[in-house]
Amino acid sequence: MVGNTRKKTDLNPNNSVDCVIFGFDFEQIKVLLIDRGQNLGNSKNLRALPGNLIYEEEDLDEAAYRVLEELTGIKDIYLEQVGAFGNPNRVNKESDREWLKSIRDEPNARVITAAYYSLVKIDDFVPRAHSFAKKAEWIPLSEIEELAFDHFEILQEAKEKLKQKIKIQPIGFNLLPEKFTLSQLHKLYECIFEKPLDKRNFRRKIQKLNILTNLKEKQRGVPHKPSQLYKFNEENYQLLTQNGYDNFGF
Amino acid sequence: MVGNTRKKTDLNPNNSVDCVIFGFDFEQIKVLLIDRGQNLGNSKNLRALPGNLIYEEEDLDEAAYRVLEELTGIKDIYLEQVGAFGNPNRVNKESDREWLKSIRDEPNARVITAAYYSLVKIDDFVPRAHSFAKKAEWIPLSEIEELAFDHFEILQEAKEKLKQKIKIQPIGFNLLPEKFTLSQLHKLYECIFEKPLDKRNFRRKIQKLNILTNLKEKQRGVPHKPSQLYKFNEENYQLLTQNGYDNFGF
DNA sequence: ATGCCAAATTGTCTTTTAGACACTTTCAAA
DNA sequence: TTTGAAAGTGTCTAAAAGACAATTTGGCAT
Repeated sequence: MVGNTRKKTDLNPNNSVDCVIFGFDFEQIKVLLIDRGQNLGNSKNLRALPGNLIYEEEDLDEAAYRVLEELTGIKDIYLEQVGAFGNPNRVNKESDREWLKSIRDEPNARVITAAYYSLVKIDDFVPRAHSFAKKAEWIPLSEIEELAFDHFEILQEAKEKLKQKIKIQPIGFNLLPEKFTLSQLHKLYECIFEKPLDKRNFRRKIQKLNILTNLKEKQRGVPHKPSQLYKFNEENYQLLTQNGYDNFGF
Repeated sequence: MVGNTRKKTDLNPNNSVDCVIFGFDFEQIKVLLIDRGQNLGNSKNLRALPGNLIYEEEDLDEAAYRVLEELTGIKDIYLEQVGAFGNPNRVNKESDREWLKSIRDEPNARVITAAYYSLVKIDDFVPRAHSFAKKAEWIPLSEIEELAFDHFEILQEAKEKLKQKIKIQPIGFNLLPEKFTLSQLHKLYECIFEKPLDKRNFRRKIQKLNILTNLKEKQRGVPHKPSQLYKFNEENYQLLTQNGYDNFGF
């Protein structure tokens, strides 16, 4: 089924997907959030996770990929399910009810959502001429204190799942550009684990895994000793995991 | 809301919960499955995970606890979400369609299910006078090759989640009786990880965690050297996890 | 009573990994 | 040429993982 043959009436009014989109700007982890642009006198203008109802004939993963592509224009994105969230009271804020009235045919339907998180290279995101995307913004994880619906709870779960997952698979590379430095990788792990990691010990361990290829190329234009550039070595990673290796933790 | 005030029309026809109920008989891991008792000429009588539609006003976890209690009579069961499963083609077997026709008001509705796994002490399960429970059976994990709907896929995911979880939390105790031996615990870990673990190394590591209390009591009536009995020490476990300990893996 | 079987219990040595820790190098910009 | 800023690098110690085998203790059969 192709997107543009679908009608709004093919939407399943009771089930949605919501996506926590993580990005990394070499300083901190950020999340792509939707500014609903509400101007309600009494309540805050809370941001929301991008998400949407799913189509009747659509698989959950498919729906998540669709939402992500509609928003970011990126295909082949790293995606992982967080879980199902279906508290009947997940819509309990006035601003959420208002928002649903403006976008949904059945704003009062109980919605159960399948939450996903995805990892994107922050530079790949170019806002598209899509009604949502224009209002999408990267917000530092550390600054997010409240979100629409139960999205804050979903975000917490997504963070936890990411932490766990990166201990058994080096998925962090999805957050970095093709070429990156060890310091950038180091900083990324510190951000994900939310704790400092010893520089030398980190480098020793990550190098030992043999999943990095030194590109014999240096960073340029930095006002200090330039760093070596590396890329992720997919083949060695496959070899490593075939033997059931599962300790990428730090 | 109390169960018996609910009407069948309060059910959400599009969303269900399904539960992978794990048990351990000191020999192997078993799963509690429903025998749908179908007598179809051409297709196999596939077993299914216990599950049901959820009520409109019911939280997902609540629904899972309800299904578990209806089936096993056990409250306070260990429960963990596996995820949402919603492939539109998850009902693609003739036997599944027949079964739905016999139990559902809207047998053709697309259903998205929230899957859970739970860990129970196998002796706590006493089949109840419930339409489902009479046909519930413990089936060894190793013998399960095919299930109704997408339940086999759910089972695989549940196994994986269990393996991961037990590496960071000693949830295995939920599968053992109050009093157990180190050999039983050892066997349990071997069954979950599906690989042999060195006896001496296992005992050394688990003892070092300090979450076992030696009951100074011996196994009786066994035709060999009787084993010491232990119980899980909840307080020490709390102390341990407060410091962010997360390596119960083997 | 004796011997046998079956599983429980126990310790050491080696290798690997984790963790702590500080100085030198290299480039750009002033 | 000096300075600032981050890159890069090695060793020692402690802890954990992994391999490995003999002894103990009860029930049961003879």
